[in-house]
Amino acid sequence: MKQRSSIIGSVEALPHRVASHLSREIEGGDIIPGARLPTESQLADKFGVSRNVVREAIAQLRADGMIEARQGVGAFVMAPEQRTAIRIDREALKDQRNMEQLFELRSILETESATLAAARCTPDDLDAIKAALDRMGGEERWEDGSIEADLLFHRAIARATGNSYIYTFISFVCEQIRQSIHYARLTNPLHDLVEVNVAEHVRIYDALATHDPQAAGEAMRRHIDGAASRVGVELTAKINRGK
Amino acid sequence: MKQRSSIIGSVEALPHRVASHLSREIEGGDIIPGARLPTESQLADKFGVSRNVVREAIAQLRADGMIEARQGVGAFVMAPEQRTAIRIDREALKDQRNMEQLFELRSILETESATLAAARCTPDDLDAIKAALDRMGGEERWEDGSIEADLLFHRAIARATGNSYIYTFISFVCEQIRQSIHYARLTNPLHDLVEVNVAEHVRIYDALATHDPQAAGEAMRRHIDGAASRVGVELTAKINRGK
DNA sequence: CTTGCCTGAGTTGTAGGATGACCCTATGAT
DNA sequence: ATCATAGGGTCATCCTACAACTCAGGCAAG
Repeated sequence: MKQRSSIIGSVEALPHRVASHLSREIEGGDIIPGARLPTESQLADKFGVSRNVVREAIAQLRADGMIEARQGVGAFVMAPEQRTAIRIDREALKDQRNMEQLFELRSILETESATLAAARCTPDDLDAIKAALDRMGGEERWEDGSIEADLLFHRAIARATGNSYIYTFISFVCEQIRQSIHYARLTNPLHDLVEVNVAEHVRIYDALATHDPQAAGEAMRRHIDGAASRVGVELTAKINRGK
Repeated sequence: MKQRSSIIGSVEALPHRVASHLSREIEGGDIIPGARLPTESQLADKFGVSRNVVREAIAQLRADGMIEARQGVGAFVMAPEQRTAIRIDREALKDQRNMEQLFELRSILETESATLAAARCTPDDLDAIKAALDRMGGEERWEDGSIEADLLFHRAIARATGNSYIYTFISFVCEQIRQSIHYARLTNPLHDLVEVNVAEHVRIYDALATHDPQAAGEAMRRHIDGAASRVGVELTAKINRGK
């Protein structure tokens, strides 16, 4: 293949690199919302790639709602508030401050999730939650599998709310946190003492089983806050809690 | 252009249609996680489009983390829980049940948002919130602009929490609801009585200005519940509220 | 038999060019 | 002044060709 000179980094596939580059330009404010992007041909020249690659990059950005393309006119960048998708940048999660914020959001969602689940969960839901709990306390203890079981536990509760959006959002947030921790462990092997506190989970389960919304919410809140501090995140300024 | 026979619907652009079709097949369980997709050529034949279109479709799905492609091997579908993005299908929001769930999620997020904002907001934050409030009560009343001002109001509060994820999630949820209402109004012109209740907003603002977290949270909760019922959504089973 | 290399088929990644569909504007006729 | 039309610019789609990569199977040396 003809060797082309590229102005961007390495490793990742070309469309992804172009998309990231454009994304950064937009996030950084180099291109203001409403403005038109250069034409596909111009971008292809600029990045030293084929127009096909540019189109795939734009396809990704468009899927995020970051860009809207109008045939015969051009591609325009959208205001960040009207994105049709939520994506969390993996890089951003390496920042401890972002982890704090993510845990705070998780605390909010999960607390209410437990509260709703306590009021609405069916016997089947309880079975699923119990199953995850058993996996956690079983032989998979301290293993990687226990983290999976932990995720399963929280997802099962979210499912029991009967609200698919709550389930989606919680799954998403938890997964981001999990991957972030996983990454941190790779770079710093000492980190694998993120033990799962089984007792806390049992307390949550008991509250759910007895259909006690308030107790479930409070147990969950304590659990999330504890989990946060266990990975080095302190949820500060917890007003309005324990009201 | 050569006329090709397509097995899929109409209107939207080809790559988006292909992506939606594949997405539905994956969500529906026709293709289990871990399995390999047909080759790009096969998909191109199947859908009656060029391989290029298939590639753009896959680029979208890959951006969502729904699919992972490995050069020389194939494309594989990922487990739904480890998506790197959240997207809400516009079609799904036409279902009233989904709107209920979305409003329930919004109620949770916004209530806590107001609570946190009351404790953390700076004078600058209050100014921004006040500005949105003024726009609402001003001449833009009953107009489309008042809805924009309403969004501005809620986003300003979310920003005052100092938590960028809370801001992102609330912006996202609000925008989904706004667009859904906008769409409903197009199909049913009688719907434009979604008046903005200024008094409720003032009450929220006052609570924020006096840094009263509990009052802010409660005012916001009432406001969201009221807004929900105004567009025909009843938030049922509101346990754990007013505790 | 085992090991290692090599080759070839299959698949995704990229390039580049051609054409259709669409939007906007300027030009010119009415 | 108004409207129809032509032209150029842009995205949408298609096509073909080739590069890069993976994997499995053949094959020869040990």
